[in-house]
Amino acid sequence: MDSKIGAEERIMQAAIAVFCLRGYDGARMQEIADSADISKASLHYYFRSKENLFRKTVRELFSSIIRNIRSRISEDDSIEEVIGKLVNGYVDMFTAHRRQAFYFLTELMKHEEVLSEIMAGLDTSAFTGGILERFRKEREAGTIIDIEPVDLLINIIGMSVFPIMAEPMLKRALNLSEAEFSNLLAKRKPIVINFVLAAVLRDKP
Amino acid sequence: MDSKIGAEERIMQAAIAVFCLRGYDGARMQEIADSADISKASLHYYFRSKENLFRKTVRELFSSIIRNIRSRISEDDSIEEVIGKLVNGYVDMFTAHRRQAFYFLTELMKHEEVLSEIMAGLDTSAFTGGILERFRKEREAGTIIDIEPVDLLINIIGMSVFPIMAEPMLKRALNLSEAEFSNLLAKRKPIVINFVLAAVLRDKP
DNA sequence: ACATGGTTTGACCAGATGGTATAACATGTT
DNA sequence: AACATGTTATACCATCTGGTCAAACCATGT
Repeated sequence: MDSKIGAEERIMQAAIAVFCLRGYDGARMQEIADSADISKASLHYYFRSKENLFRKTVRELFSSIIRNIRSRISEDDSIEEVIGKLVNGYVDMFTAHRRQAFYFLTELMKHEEVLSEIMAGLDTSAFTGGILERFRKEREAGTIIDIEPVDLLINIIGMSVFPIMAEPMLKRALNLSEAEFSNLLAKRKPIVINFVLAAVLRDKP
Repeated sequence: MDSKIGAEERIMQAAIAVFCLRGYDGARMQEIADSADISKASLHYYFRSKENLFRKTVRELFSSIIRNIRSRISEDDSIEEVIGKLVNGYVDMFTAHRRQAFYFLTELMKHEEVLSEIMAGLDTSAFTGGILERFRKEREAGTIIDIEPVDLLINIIGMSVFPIMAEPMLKRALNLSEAEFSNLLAKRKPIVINFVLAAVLRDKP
């Protein structure tokens, strides 16, 4: 651990790593302390309890992911570009933060109150609202098929994210080696984009 | 717990429930014992250790899910029917076994050796092989677009399964109530089917 | 009645774990 | 120097938890 940065931040980084790796129950305060090059007592000095540290950790992780997802989609983009950027954004983000994202879906299912608490303090519409609105307009204009915006968004995210999250299962179910599977993932972006476009566009080339 | 059935089976049911609810580390042998109306000592009498019980549990759960997924798709079905049955099958299965399926994706990520061990003793091709082969044929025949069978399968599963698994996150991100969200899920089957058909079919009506 | 073998359990243990008390250490202020 | 304040670490504690043990229980056969 980089001892130049402050202890508090070092602990946060260590805690995120350990929580993501072991889960809440599996995480040991001692391991977090060691990993932050600090004594367990100091750990409790900064963050009173494990639960408190957990909440702070989750909040930090979440907002960093949200910051990341806030897509660079502009009003001027064509619908093809919008869909392309969405797929690229979700795939990149979930690839980069795989363990952390996974951690969310799992640990926060057990501690739903924590999730609620955090989501409550966030402007959720900021990161879906714009896109849903755009889909609604395209649908009204007739450039895309008659599909509920929410369903379209879920389809896109599902196809983008699912294989990344389900990797350990899929790899074995499909009998693919590590290399074969990452090759498969690497090739998927354009495939998903074309799949979506083929499904939703009214006027095909 | 039903005390008519044998202790061993009662324990298995209790263990599955508790493991799914709390995760491996969060699960307490005492809770499993209580939930099976048996003493903790008896629990250890039947299953020597927590780890052993965990492995047996996972194996049982897995094979039951596999049994469920082994689809009723026949050679005679049209490609439309095949896709329809796939979506229906996956959605139904993951809806019914939501917690358990979730448990897999999470807990088995931490204990990959257990997953490997189990998958090794299973004929995985049985539940994907037939479908992949079918997709390959349709692709060659030109009835569907030029897409890798594996990618098509992943797309279908992703769209079907993702919203069910990501419910706690999605519900809040989209600002939907419990009722609104289950309504959304209930309506998705035909939407996904039509989406896939629109994307893959060469000759559209 | 007795023996036998599987089953069940209360009591217990060793180790781990979250958390704390206490004192030492550092740094700056008066 | 003396004091105040913030930080760090050693030693410790109460509790929990997986696991064990010896004794009791129960069914069946002889």
